[in-house]
Amino acid sequence: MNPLVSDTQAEATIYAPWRSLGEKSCYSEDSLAETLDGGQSFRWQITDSGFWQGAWNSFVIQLRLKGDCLQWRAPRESTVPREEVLRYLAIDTSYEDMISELPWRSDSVLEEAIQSFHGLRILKQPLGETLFSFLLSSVKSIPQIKELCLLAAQQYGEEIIPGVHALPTWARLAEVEEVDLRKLKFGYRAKYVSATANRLVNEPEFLSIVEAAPYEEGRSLLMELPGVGGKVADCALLFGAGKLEAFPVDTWIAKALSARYNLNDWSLDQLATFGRIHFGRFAGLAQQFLFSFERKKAR
DNA sequence: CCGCAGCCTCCCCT
DNA sequence: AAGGGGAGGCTGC
Repeated sequence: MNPLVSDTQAEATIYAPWRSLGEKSCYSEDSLAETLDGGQSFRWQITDSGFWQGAWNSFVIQLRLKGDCLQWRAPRESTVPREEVLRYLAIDTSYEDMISELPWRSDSVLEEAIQSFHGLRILKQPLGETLFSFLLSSVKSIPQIKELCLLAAQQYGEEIIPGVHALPTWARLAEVEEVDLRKLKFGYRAKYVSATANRLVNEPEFLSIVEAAPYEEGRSLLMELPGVGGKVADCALLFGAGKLEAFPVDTWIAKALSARYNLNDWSLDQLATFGRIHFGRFAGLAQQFLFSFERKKAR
């Protein structure tokens, strides 16, 4: 039924044995789920056997939590370097040091959010893929964005292993007519994707320039792209370029800041600036805690 | 500089 | 049962 999910028997033969990614991942089932499937990435889901399965670039892996130990495995036929996995999951960075630098000691709202999602991390996804998925995100819920990504992958993405497709490259997307993207339920976002694809193909260095640039400069560059405003740019920079100071302000964060920090009638831009100043160098991580916490309370 | 409707489509609500 | 309102925004007026 679901193309990303294989049955239990097939899994055993297709996949290499489980390997550890480290005893001290700090993850709980909750914070792992929130990291993989809480709005940073739209490419993870639970298999029949209860593992997480996800894909980026041409990599497919599965993850599971065995006690405190995060484990991973990849299809036998594919080559997935361990370093790639560590980098994507941001396990190589000093997590506790970042937490320590957040102002939770003087901010009880943040403190409570961190406690309830300890282990939550910011992923380091490929920038191009991150930009693509957030171009589709406007006025869409997470399940809807996941479906759009899946449709695009199945239609225009390379098949990595049987049944699992990579997201389409920007080069491929540039070849696709806007009307065909609309057929994939993209709606008015089809125009953004087509126009952005054309620009990126004409300027092949664009995304690597963005990634190498300081935060503010990268943000301005991304916002030159059609369909990319402040929020989408910040999401791409935070989840796809390792710019941890980016502070995306969506409706959830706006609601949280307004209610909990008493910032009524502030514009989205003002809230983003407040977030970067108040939460500091790792504002984006604080944002993710607040975002997850706010959504949890709504459930 | 600010505020606002319109944009595709799906889903939930009455 | 048909129709309105809103959903992790951006653009142009």
